[in-house]
Amino acid sequence: MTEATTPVPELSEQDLLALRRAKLTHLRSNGNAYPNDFKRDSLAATIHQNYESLTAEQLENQPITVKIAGRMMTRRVMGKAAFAHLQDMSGQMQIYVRLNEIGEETFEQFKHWDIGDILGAEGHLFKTKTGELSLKIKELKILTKSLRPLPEKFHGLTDQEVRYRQRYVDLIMNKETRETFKLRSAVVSWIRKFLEQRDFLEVETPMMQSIPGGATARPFMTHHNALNMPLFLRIAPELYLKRLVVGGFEKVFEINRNFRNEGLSTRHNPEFTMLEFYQAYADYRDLMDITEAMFQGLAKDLLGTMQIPYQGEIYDFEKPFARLTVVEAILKYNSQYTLQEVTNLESLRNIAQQLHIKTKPQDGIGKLQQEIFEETVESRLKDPTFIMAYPTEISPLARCNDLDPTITDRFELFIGGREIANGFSELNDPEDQAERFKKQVAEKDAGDDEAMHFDADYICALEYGLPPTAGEGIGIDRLVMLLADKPSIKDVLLFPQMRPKQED
RNA sequence: GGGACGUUAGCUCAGUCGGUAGAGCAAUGGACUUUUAAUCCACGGGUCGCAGGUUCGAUUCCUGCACGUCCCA
Repeated sequence: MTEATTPVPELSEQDLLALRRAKLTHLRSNGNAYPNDFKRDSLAATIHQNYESLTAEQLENQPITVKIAGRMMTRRVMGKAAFAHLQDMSGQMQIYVRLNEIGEETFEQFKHWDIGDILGAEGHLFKTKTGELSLKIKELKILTKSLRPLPEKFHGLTDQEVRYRQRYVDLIMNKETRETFKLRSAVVSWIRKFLEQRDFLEVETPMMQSIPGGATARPFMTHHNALNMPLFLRIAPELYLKRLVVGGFEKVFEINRNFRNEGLSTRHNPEFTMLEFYQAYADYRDLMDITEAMFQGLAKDLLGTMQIPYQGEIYDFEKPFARLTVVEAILKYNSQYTLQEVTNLESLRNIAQQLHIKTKPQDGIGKLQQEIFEETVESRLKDPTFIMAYPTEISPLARCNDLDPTITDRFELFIGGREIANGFSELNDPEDQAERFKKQVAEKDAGDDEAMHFDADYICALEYGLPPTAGEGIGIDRLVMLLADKPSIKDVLLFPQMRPKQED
């Protein structure tokens, strides 16, 4: 792009932006306005770590020279000297700029640089009279001109919508946002190590699937041109991961995105990150043990406490996680019901009616228990609690309980009233699985567009033999919400899905 | 999908019982060589979310729409 083709600033940009463009034009006229030849040798946080303890005298007697770079966040000019803070990926460093150190010309330029500009700075460390470790500047240059003004320094950026839509500004302005996403990264990294230490193999399975499976949800549809076929963005990796267990990868996991075509809420984003892991020769009880160890380890190593604060409450990760069946949980939180009442179809229907739960005539005991559980128990499960024994009719991929085929060897983990993990002993009987797929297809034909497809290749894989296996999914976003004490899933997604702003 | 609330300067917010709006910060000019929400002086900046309606006149009242936040399904 040459000067001649550079569009003239529009009238609407006449004030702040235009002024800064003029400054940029001035920089261009003095050489390369976007130099990339400045090499820093230190980060702000490292400098603080290494030299914070030195006294003013020590720093004066044995000068330490460093080169840093970062975005100018504040500036205080006092005639012929100035202080400013530069922010890099590690933190902030105060610089002290004196006219007689850097010369009149550079000092004059510096005064016209803006908050938000990215600077390279070299000098030696000293302590101000208030004791702040700072950098007395010998060399100072602008590396990148910022054309847009940053939000105000004191209140920062608080508008939630702008924080989500322009996450880069949020990240510049809000340390808490940076900390949240560093924590998210640490959580994923920690889980990866946790599983690798237990001999799990990380794999990547298709995000684009011709038959979306592994969950009951509406998929996104797309189209492959060369193959001229429809493809679905995956709603879960489950069926592919179990194919890998058939193939002999007996412990596998995947941390990746799932896509579900549903509404947005504080707990739902159309794409979200899921951990799924599968272990052969294990059952759902083994998974609960692993899950408990994982969550306790995360709390201890990343937060340094087993008492997890969340939105004003405290959840206790220290004591062994409670384990209750759906029926036990209903009875525990509803002392007015008896075991007979919650295991009898007629009385379950009455209870559901009292609770104003919408039921269908074909709903069985398990389904009704599930509804009553969700209505009366779920939101009250604050400390980590495993709920076991889910009805077979809502668990089409889980293994039936040996003693009671109406329930499955499945659990969900609830923390703070929310489901955060779901695991079960896998159904590895290909004939049973084929029957359950058929039931799902019938429900799909009856109008349930979340019901599953019949996946013939998956049945074929099971026919080769899936060893007895247990598998689990953990929603990473919801886990990070919990650990980072964030009320909305948007707070833990760098770029949450937003409705486009109307163009007029 | 339903309800409540919000949308005013680049940012954070006041305000107008209907007469086209203010502050702080940021910016601009000046003073100031250890400040840190620096201080002091001067000064510019707005289709008050969008579109209709009522009115002599709407940023304000009414209706619809858009986007967002929260709650409910």
